[in-house]
Amino acid sequence: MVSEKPATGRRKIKIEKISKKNHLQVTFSKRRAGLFKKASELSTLCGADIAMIVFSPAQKAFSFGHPDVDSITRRFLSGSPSPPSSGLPQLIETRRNANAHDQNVELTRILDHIEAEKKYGEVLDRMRRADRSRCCWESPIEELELHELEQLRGALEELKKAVAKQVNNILIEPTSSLPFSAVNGGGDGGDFAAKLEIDNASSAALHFNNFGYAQKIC
Amino acid sequence: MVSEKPATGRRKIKIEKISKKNHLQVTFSKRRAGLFKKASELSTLCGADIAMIVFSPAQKAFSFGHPDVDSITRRFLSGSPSPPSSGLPQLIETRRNANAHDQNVELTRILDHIEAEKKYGEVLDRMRRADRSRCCWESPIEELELHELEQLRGALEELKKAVAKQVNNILIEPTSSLPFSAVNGGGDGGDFAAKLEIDNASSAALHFNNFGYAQKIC
DNA sequence: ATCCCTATGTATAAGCA
DNA sequence: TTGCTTATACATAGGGA
Repeated sequence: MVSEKPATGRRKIKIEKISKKNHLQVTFSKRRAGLFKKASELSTLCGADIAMIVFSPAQKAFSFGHPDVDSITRRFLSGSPSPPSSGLPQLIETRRNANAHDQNVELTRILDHIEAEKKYGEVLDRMRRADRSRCCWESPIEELELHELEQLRGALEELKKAVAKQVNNILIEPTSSLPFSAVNGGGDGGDFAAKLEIDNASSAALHFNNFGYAQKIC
Repeated sequence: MVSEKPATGRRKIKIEKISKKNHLQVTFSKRRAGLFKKASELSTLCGADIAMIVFSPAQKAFSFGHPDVDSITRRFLSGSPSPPSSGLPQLIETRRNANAHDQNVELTRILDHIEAEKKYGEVLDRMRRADRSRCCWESPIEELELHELEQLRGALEELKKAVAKQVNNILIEPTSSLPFSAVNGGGDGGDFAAKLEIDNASSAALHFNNFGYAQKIC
């Protein structure tokens, strides 16, 4: 028997150009993400600096750099002789996080966040509609129309999911008692990640608009 | 008994700088190899061009390019004028290919993340549209410290729950009241709110929509 | 393009050679 | 540093929404 594949799971593929354009794009996206993640992990784990430039099949360029492409490139250049274009504008400054470790952590977070960003774009869009004129969520919820509330809820769902994902990646480790603790405030992060279900409307006090910190930002 | 570990076999590790130098070195080697492999697969599968430069913790340089680092970097450079490298490591996306050959070849060229600009433009565009109204979520999540993230997560959790609940309430009671104003009086909420004060460093509002280049939009 | 899900294919953390 | 082995943690191909 040829034994059909009832499996919906992963299947082995041959490493050769994917013919189905459709498929190819999906694969590109997924793998690109995975690759990116791995790169950031490598830099975090080993403290290695990495610069990467990728051109998608559609010639769209993507780049990644830790700490940034420029510095890596420069260093690379200074190590070898033959810089035809050695004078690049470089406006890289030390970011607020002078701490390398923090940067690494941040990097990872950002990595995972890239997807969230997109999602967020949609969210923002929706939010704006439901928001009308006030700044953020300042306006009392009472003033929102029902459908607006629904949208808001949807937006929050997305938002939360996104954040959860990120946070989850950063502080999931239980018993965090490592050198990392310097930054990590505690270990309840993992717990949280698992419980990010929205429906648990228990007592949640919510005061969203005035978390106290939001206002000044506006 | 402390339930001994079946020991042999992969163990989960935390993504943070490896302390044991020994370990770090091994890990670096292995992961680097894996990274290149995946890169090559990606390039083969999707026909993408990739350039990559990696500095080992010992500052040893490794590079990989498909078809070669030079051409990629050049293309990258000519593609954009000046990088918006603000303070974040611009990790747009990454992908690595190796498929071919040189991996440990020291090359000379400038890698510029100008491409980030494109992405940046996109982001800006999107943000611009969704911006205007909501600004409190402005601070890039990338800038949040871990503990801030925890708070953020808490805030979101509450927020979401609250909204969900609210919507629920309204659905049941057409009489829109202002439950929220009072709800937040709870100890939980209060406490939470109080803790939400974040350092200026990262105006803790949540919001992640920019890869890091968007902070000044608001 | 992104999310979810499932069943696998793979990459790999430790150890030891 | 590179290989081999084991047992596992992760990544991801397909397919659907």
